[in-house]
Amino acid sequence: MANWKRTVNCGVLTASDSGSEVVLNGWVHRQRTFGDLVFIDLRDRTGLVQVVVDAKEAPELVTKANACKSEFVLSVRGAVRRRREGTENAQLNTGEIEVAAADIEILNSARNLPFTVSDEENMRLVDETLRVKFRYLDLRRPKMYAMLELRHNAVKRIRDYMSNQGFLEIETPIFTKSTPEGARDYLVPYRLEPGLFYALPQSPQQYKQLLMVAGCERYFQIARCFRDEAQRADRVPEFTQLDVEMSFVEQEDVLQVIEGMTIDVVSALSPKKMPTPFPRFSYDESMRRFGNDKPDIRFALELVDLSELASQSEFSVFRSALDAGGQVKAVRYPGGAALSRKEQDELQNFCKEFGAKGLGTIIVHEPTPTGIKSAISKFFSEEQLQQLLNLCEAQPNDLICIIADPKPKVVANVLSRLRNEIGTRCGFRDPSVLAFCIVTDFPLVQWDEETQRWDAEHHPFTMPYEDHLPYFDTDPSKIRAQCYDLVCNGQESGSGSIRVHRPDIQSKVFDLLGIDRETQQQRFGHILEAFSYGAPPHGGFATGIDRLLMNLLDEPNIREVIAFPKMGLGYDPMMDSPSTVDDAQLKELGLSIIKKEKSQAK
RNA sequence: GGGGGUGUAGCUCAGUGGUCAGAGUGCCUGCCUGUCACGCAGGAAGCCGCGGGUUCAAGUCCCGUCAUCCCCGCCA
Repeated sequence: MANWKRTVNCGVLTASDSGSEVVLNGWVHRQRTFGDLVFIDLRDRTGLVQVVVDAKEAPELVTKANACKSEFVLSVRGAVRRRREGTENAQLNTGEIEVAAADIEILNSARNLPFTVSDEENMRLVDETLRVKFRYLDLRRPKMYAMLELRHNAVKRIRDYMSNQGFLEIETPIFTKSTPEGARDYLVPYRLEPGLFYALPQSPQQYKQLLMVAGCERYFQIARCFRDEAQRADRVPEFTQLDVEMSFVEQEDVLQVIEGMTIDVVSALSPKKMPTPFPRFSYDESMRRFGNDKPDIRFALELVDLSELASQSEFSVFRSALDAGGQVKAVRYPGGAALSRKEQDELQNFCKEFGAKGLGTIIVHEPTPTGIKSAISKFFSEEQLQQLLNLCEAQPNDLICIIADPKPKVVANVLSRLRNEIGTRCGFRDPSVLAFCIVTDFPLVQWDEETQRWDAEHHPFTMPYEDHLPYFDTDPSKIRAQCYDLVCNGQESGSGSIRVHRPDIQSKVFDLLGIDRETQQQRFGHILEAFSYGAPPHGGFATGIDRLLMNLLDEPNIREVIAFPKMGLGYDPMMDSPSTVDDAQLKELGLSIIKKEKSQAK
């Protein structure tokens, strides 16, 4: 074939192309042969088109067409024509037409693949490690092309939006300095001075603040971040975020950018419903109403505080929890009255998994003291029971789930998990809705029981509210920070803060965190010095691109939205990394390997 | 670090301690001119994850181990 280069893509041909001569390049998606009549579904990134070889039209091509097996790479020259009446395929974009081959060149053959790319139903079940090992084949699936395209469009839309808002995209280093706070660092040994290490950035946090000192005023970056922590379905060690920082702004200015960008990108790329403006909750309000700082607000079922009522009851479990400074709170489970004894036990175990000592339940047939069934009702007067049912807004067939614990944190954690579980079971977590909200006013610090010290809730450069400065000396747990999260459907999707730019406040924060002068200099000397040369008031945020894509695609597994993901434990079965290196390389780096005891035993 | 699930043909999965090495699909061969999950016929294909143990007998039961997924912890 003289000229095999494509003139047009497979997936874009329509009836209006009928009569035109085309050259197509692509892969054999499927072949159907009748011996003297061969159909080849030719696939490229844009889609499929049916190629026909008919012995009555092109007898010289029949043998070659029959030899074109799955995933062979072809160039096909031919004429676009309408399909015969009655043979159109409405399920195919190109189903009205076909390409009558005039010439076929097999550009490359292909061995049998480890899985069948063209069988989408089966591909959904194929072992994920195998798919990732052969990711370059997995990515041939139309579903994966669609993911890559959406991801491209999302990132492009973000870049355009940020650029239009006057932000500059600026790259920051991948080799940076280890900071012991936060997640575990990935380390890179420094060849010229054994013992020294770079770290891969957990985020470009310090660089973007330095860019503010530099006067860049509005920075953004589609930034790769690295955290050496255990994986989850929505967490990988290497991920991408939109990183943003702005000067001469207050919290509200940053939130406007977050919300504006999110609305712009999501509404352009997704048909999902997205209530706007995004509701706002303070951290305290979110904890009180939903039990966590990332509420799924697609459904109500808010937590009900029964502490006061419970304090008047005779139930010792409730009383002792309250006497120890705890809480008694409840959540409704619509339809939960129908649960079997076994299912109730399972619900109880669900709660215990998150630290609850037990689960109190009230089966509501009718929301009256006589219309309920519960092991704890005997500890309450009729009046109190009615009051409880009223507080919970109990409906017939509800199961009222009550958690009591000396630690309000446990009550909140268990009930928020339970609330989400109930939302799932009741079908309240509508996948066609993206319910964003913004949570503000986080605590500046949290008491760490293990280390017996105050830990930064966000990071050490987070600006407390100025009128909370007195709490530094009285009750640091009361200090609220100018710190905010973007939440979507019950999942954290981004966070940020206004930063400290005043040395006096920065010192107070460091003192509170127990970071002494020497440590300050050692870890943060460079940024503190920078701040001394005229740092503007500034703040910013970062949002996860991968999680945004998960939400747009209804994909619970983060690896599905990443071209080349790593499996659990950071293993990449495709490249077979991490891997050993030559002794010479180790020697050059001044490293020697201490084998784990496990492998020594072998 | 802890808990749970899974591991049998290339892929997806069945499989009561005893004709048990199975199905669908893919692959190979042959036939087939309007298919599009084409059809029909035939065929090849397995360390039943790995190592121990119990038993007359183990894919099946027990112990260990490895891999993988999900969850708890962890992730400023």
